[in-house]
Amino acid sequence: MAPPALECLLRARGLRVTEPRLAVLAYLAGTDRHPTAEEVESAVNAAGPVLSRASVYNVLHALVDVGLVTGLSVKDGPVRYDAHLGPHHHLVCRGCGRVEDVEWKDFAVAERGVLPDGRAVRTLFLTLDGLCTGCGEKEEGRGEAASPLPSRRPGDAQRFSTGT
Amino acid sequence: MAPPALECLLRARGLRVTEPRLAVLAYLAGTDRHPTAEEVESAVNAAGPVLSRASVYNVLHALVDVGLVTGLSVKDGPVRYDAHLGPHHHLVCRGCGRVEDVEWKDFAVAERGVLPDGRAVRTLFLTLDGLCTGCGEKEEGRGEAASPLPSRRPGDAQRFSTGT
DNA sequence: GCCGTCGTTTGGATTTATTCTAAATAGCGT
DNA sequence: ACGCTATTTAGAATAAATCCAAACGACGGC
Repeated sequence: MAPPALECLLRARGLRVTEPRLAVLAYLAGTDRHPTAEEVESAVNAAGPVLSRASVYNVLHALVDVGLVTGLSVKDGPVRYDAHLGPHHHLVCRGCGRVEDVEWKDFAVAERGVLPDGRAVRTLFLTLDGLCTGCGEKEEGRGEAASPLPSRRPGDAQRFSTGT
Repeated sequence: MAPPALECLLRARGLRVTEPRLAVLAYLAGTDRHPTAEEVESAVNAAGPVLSRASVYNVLHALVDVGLVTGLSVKDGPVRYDAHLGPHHHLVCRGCGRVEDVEWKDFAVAERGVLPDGRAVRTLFLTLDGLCTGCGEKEEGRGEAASPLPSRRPGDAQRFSTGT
């Protein structure tokens, strides 16, 4: 009975392994739909242990805190969650609102406004997670600086990606 | 009595000129603080005609619809508004939550993770506003396609920038 | 300059998303 | 197995934004 990979993931991040966490993580890992908290709740409850709403949020926050999941706030709707690891970005459909993953390399779209497959991009939004001029000075000279791009570390206070 | 520029802006976009709109637009144009709807409300009401909450939202929505203002949903907080025209992006301070404008050219940060002034960027989020694979097919061949980058046209349903 | 139309504003109630709280429960190291 | 502590739970509470129907006011026409 090999310990399912998800258990290891949780343990490796210092989280206790619990039913709710496994259920939520399994659901998120198995979809590319960028579900909202509500969708996570009903999906998980439909085929499982029945979690309270608060638990869904607790679990999602915990997972985001340790970097197993990212939260993205899209348009005017509720926050959506994404268990995809690795660098990628998002295309929000102007038509149906669906969120599509965009591979990192497609970043070059910035200079052209057209996706590799020819689809047009009307606008793009870039948001950086860093320190503003004021706060930057305070932290000056610490070991923290200049870690490269997409990564997240346990203990970060920031739970959600920032949006444009 | 030259008609203040803001009036013209509104008229040019097909909006009636009203007190509330002038007040909100004036406030937004005069700050780089990316205020929330609530901040707009109190700021405008402090020195002016006293708008109802609903009006603040109405006005903000109207302005966003015609492209005079953009809304950005940041982290887990409420939506913030920005009357800056022209292409730029945002840096959300991990320390104080302040939102700083980042010039378009600094986009090159993507490849390096460091701002021109040396500050590190921990993570960056890119969100595209376009059509997903499904919806893209439906609109195939229309005149709509491939308009270049940052622009917004009246009548767009999308009011808010999308967030990562 | 006055009028009518239709877009806009208003206050208050309402919905939606998320957080809080305190008590019950369950991991997991020993 | 035991105990310490993290986690879950239900429901109430808060925050943000929207909805509604009535009153108002901008502005084009006369």
